[in-house]
Amino acid sequence: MNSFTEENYLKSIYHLSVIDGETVSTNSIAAATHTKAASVTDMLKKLADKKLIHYAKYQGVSLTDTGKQIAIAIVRKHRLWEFFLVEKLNFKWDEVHELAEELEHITSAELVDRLDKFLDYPKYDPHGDPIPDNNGRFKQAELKPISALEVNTVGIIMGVREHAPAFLQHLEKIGLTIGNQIQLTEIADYDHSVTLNLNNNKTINISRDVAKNILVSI
Amino acid sequence: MNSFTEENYLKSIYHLSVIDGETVSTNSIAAATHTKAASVTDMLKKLADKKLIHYAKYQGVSLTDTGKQIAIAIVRKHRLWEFFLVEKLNFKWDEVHELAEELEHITSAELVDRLDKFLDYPKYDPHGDPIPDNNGRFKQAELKPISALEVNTVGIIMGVREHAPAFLQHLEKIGLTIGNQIQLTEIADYDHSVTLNLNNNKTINISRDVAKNILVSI
DNA sequence: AGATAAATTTAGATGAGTCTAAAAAAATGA
DNA sequence: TCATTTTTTTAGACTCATCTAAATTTATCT
Ligand SMILES: [Mn+2]
Ligand SMILES: [Mn+2]
Ligand SMILES: [Mn+2]
Ligand SMILES: [Mn+2]
Repeated sequence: MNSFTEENYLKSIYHLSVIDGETVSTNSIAAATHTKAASVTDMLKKLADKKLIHYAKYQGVSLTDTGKQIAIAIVRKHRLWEFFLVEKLNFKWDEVHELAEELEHITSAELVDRLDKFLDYPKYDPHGDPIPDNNGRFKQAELKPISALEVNTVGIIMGVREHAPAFLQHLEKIGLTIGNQIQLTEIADYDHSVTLNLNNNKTINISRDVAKNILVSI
Repeated sequence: MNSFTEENYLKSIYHLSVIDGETVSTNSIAAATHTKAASVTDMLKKLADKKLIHYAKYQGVSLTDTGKQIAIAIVRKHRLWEFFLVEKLNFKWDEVHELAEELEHITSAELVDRLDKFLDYPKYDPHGDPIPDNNGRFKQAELKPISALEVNTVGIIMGVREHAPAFLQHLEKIGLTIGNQIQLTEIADYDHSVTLNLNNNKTINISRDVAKNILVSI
């Protein structure tokens, strides 16, 4: 079995490898796990001994098949628990991430599969992220950040790139939650801020920074 | 905050104090936590520093009000999660204890209270143990082990004293589960084994050891 | 009471995970 | 290219929870 700590490293390496490509750096792992590079190096040796990562000094790391499988199982648990918390316990989407950080380490695979069934096999978590099935399979819908859209494009909000509670609360407040349709009507030359028409005929303006972190299907 | 380990010590001290009386011994804690007496002594010093237990060398320990409150909160979580696992995820009563040992350490009080509400404020867990409310209050029903009944007494099974899966599976198999009515018809002089009439008119014989661990209301 | 046994604590060691400071390797760029 | 900066690893130390072995205290029994 792997400790919480080992699981968190594997999960971080997995998430980083999705963003940064196959191999990830010691420093990026340190940032993601809120530790120091020296601590990461120690852990990388251990994970390499366990054959959960490919690691050669100074060359960065990547997950082995086993490592990746474990990481995805943790992501599955994280997202299923988030779904449970929102759908069954009525938490808001900005309240569940920290709780899921704990719940994702509950070990029983049987529990996860039964939870999955109880929830009726949800495909996406409250933030629009795909929930892997019990074989670790999932498909990431093809989404674009609002910042990449051209003027007049219509899209439906399907996910977010940033999960910080403050960001999610902000989106809630301005009405940009998952499932909502938006039309991009203007991109300001000056600061690249973006004007959107909402379904309810309201018009809002959001900064490029916010626009980068909202994902839509078109 | 307290570590998992500290929480488990507090919980063990609480359970032991219910059985053995107010103050409990180093050795009994060692047995309950599957550690050695020397390790227990180390932890007792730490818990005493945190004012969670009353501790004087060689004199045994008891929980402070704070310590007891924390212990009961953990028991509340344990039993609510067990109820959830059985009622919502369809686990059997012999499968949930180990899972609850992990889930009881999830920290959020908000989560527990919402879970309680979601489950419609259950009063007893799948083994008949009372579930403390969010103020730590609960009442233990007045129950007797079958081994303490006189011949011809009728009782309803309300709980068990032993939680080992093998024991619970055995009870399931012979039809002695919670809610069932029994009538004690005979106590054997030789080995104190006990004959019971069940609701379905079947007659079964159980050993004194089994009888001691089944609790009934009369 | 005094001897022996049992329970408990202390002493010293270990492994996991972390840190800071220093050394080594790799990347950058004039 | 080679000096400087950045990244990564090593060295050594610390905390937490655990252990074994030895010392100490308390309990028991004749
Ligand atoms: Mn999350
Ligand atoms: Mn999520
Ligand atoms: Mn239990
Ligand atoms: Mn129980």
